Amino acid sequence: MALDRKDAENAVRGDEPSALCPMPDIAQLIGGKWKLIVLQILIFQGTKRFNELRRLIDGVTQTMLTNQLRALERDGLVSRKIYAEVPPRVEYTATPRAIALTKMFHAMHEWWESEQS
Amino acid sequence: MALDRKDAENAVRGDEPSALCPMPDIAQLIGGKWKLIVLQILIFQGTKRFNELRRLIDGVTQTMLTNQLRALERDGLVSRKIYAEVPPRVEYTATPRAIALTKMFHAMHEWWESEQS
DNA sequence: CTGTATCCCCCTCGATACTG
DNA sequence: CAGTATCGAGGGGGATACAG
Repeated sequence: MALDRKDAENAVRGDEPSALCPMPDIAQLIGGKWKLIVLQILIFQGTKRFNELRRLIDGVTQTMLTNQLRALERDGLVSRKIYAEVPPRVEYTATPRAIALTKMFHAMHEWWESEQS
Repeated sequence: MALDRKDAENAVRGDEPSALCPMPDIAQLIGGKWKLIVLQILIFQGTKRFNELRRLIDGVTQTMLTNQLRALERDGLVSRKIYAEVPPRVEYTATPRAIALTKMFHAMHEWWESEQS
């Protein structure tokens, strides 16, 4: 969480065969406390409004949900669409970049399920 | 990181089709700053000694490496074998439970690679 | 070589109040 | 409804010294 780019690239030395990627960089993208939950919802349940997300995610505060959504937006994982209405409406959607994480979520899910046995 | 079991189970309400698992629980297991890096190495490069890991992981301190290894051991993701020698030798190995994470690492890796284009 | 024991900083996260 | 601003606590993580 506190490593910069350079550290990240050196974090695992060598060019071994498979699955070696800079974890600190990945943590930067999806390592926040609520990011994976938000992505999970937007990927598998589709577009949601701000308060919908707030209700779906137990325990999250307005501040943190905003923070995490802003970070995800900056990193191109979530897109934000504002409707000029009264009352205001803002919708959040998983970008293709985020949807590409689907396999990872499934792998994670399978792992988790297999553990519960 | 600070959510207990109950929070985790309620974090995502509903029983939607796929890939919904309690992220806080997972974060508890593999969410430490160095855990994914350690697991990556032990899974894909096999058993390592303490100082081998220390050298392979750039920037990690003795204290933190010990902490993360202890946590991984408690959670059954890493096994620790001590050889009664002088000088002492301790080897760390990924358990089957950790090896089951291989698919997730690959998915993560593929995602990362596809992003670099 | 492989750890433990302290001390402490910083950064994340949470609570609260206020706004368009 | 969907935010922003501010303040503060807590704990994960780092540095250092010491030990078996």
